[in-house]
Amino acid sequence: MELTERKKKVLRSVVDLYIRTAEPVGSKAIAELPDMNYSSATIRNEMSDLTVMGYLEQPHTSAGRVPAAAGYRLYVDELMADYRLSMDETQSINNAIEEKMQRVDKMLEKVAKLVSQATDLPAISAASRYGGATVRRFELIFAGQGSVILVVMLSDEQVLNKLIKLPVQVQQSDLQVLSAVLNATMTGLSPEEFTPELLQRVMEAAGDAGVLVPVIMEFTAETLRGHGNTNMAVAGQMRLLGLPEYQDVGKAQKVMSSLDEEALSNLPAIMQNQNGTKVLVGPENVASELKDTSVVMTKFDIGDGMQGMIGVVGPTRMDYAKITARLSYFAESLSKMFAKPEQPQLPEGKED
Amino acid sequence: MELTERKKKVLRSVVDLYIRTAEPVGSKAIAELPDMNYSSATIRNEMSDLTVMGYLEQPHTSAGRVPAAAGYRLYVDELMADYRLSMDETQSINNAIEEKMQRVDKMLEKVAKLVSQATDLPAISAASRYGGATVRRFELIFAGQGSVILVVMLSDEQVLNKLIKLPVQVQQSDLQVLSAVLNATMTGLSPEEFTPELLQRVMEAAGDAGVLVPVIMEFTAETLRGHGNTNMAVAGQMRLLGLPEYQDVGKAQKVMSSLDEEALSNLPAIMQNQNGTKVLVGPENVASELKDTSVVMTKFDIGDGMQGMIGVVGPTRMDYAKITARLSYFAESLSKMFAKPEQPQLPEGKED
DNA sequence: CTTAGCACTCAAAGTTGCTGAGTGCTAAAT
DNA sequence: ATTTAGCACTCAGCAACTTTGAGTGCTAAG
Repeated sequence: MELTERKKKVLRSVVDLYIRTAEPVGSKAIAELPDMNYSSATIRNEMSDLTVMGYLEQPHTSAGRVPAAAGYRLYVDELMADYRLSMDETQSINNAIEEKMQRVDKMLEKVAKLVSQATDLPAISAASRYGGATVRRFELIFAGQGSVILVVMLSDEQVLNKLIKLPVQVQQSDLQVLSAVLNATMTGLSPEEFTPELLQRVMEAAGDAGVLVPVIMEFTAETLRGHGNTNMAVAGQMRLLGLPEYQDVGKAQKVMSSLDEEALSNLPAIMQNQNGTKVLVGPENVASELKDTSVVMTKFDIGDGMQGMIGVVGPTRMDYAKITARLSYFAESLSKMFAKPEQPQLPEGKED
Repeated sequence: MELTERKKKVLRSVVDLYIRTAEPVGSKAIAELPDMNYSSATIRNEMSDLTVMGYLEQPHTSAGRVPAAAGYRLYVDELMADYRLSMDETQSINNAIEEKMQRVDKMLEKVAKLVSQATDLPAISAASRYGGATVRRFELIFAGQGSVILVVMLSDEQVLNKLIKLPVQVQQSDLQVLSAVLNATMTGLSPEEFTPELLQRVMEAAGDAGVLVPVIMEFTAETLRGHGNTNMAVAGQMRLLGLPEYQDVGKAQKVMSSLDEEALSNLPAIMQNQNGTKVLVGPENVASELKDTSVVMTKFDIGDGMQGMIGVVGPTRMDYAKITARLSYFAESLSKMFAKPEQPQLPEGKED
């Protein structure tokens, strides 16, 4: 059977209406739409065809049609109308973003919350680093009675530190020697290169302050490894409860409990090699608990060797046009913000 | 009317049973309890009295009794039996806690999750600092092409850093002068003492590196202020959905949406001057959205000038004995863990 | 090819009556 | 003077039944 223009028009109308109402859509409702110049009987025939073709589904013998996954897919790919953000919407997104964001993890939490708020759906945000960082420079500061502060400067402009306490006294001069050795041997390495042999060599070269070496190496390796990882945040899971499809607490609970960082951790990975906005409709989702939900996600630029991603999880019936538009705008605004020269070093070495 | 021993016994039984079943409790059910040596009619009379006295409530003319807020209060204060933790329970709490906890905010998230898991209810955790920290020492590290790393060591053993980029070149020697000036004039001060006059004086004394002073001062003041604040985390809000009282999505949503950091921010404050475990029953809660829930909370010791707090939010019908026991044990174990010499510097200067 | 008309289906929303748990009161038993 | 058995009464919850109305598929006429 061929997918005529009229069939597409009917399908689009059905999806649009279903997105608005969450109720099965009947032929009469479609026939009464403003620019639908056919009678309900004709629509009925078309809907019947669309059902056979797999774009629509019938919950019961007699009670309207509902879009099937394939229907949503087609809708997202070619049928849906562009959604134009209103001034109000762009305004409120911009206002929300305009704050300073201090640390990556806090930033992600904030962004997830904002996206969730802007879409009234659960949202996730993630940041991952492409290419591992290496140490550019070590610095040791003598901090009195057996304490030493280790400062590590990474290749991506981040600075980290650690307070090390020792049972033994170390001389200021020993520290100078050690820091020279560290800078000579342990910079520019990936965490895999921190082998026991290296440890051995550095300790021998370091002399009296050698006791510090194992702690330093462990801290550094761990930090570098941590920096290769993806950081993510989820927010607004509870917004699902506002939707008619989750009035059944059992269902809501099942879906919501699978909306945590672990279950969604594959989403950022999917985005890695994608560009623009990606929509996963229902069963296209990996996790089986999410087979009745859709995900819309997009990338943004953080700079400093990091790639950001924001996404929204909602019922398959979500307003793809609107959500996609808002998400894209969000991503654009975030990229702009991070590109601003005033705060070039977002993931700055600050903490509390 | 007098609250006889028998009335107390009946009241306790009613609360116990209601906690278990979440269904209104009838006189017959009480009369059939193992060591209740009276007939249902007698119990009926007692229950009628307890209702008049405000300890019980009747949802409809004819359908069991339910504890009123005053009833829960009395139950918590004197009636409830001690709950003895099983080996399993202590074991699993200990296992959960035994990991290294790196940063305060991450630690709080983790603890909130663990408590929530251990009680199957939403949980909160918070850490606040008593007495503000001051700066013990400043250190400036030259980091090449117009970059300087500022390292600040606080009186509570924490170490923070910030990468500062400058449009102008600064000499290594200038940094030495500046750090001497900073250490001479800006240590041991509270954030309020960072006045414009001080800024003026330090900048004059600092010479060529004076351009750095405003940035340094702002960062320091902000950090110190941040350190006076309370940090908190909430987890497991969704667990409410498992409870019969929140099968109605509307209710669940209302309560859950008020379970965020903002709405609960007064709880840690309440604990400040309290000792041991504190229970807030229903209407005793401050937020009106929580008037049908109870809160159990307790303190624990973090060390390093910090006070921790964990709490659980649940229906007024929650199993106070069990929850209280688990929470106390949790707090005890956490205190012990933080007191362990192996990891004395928990909130260590590490970040990512 | 389109549409009006009609018989058919079925979920949702009443309607009714029953059941059972629970109460309060009274009068008998202890 | 308590305690308890007995009884009439109340009321939520459930199940069976009916009604309603939205929706369908098919057919025959436009």
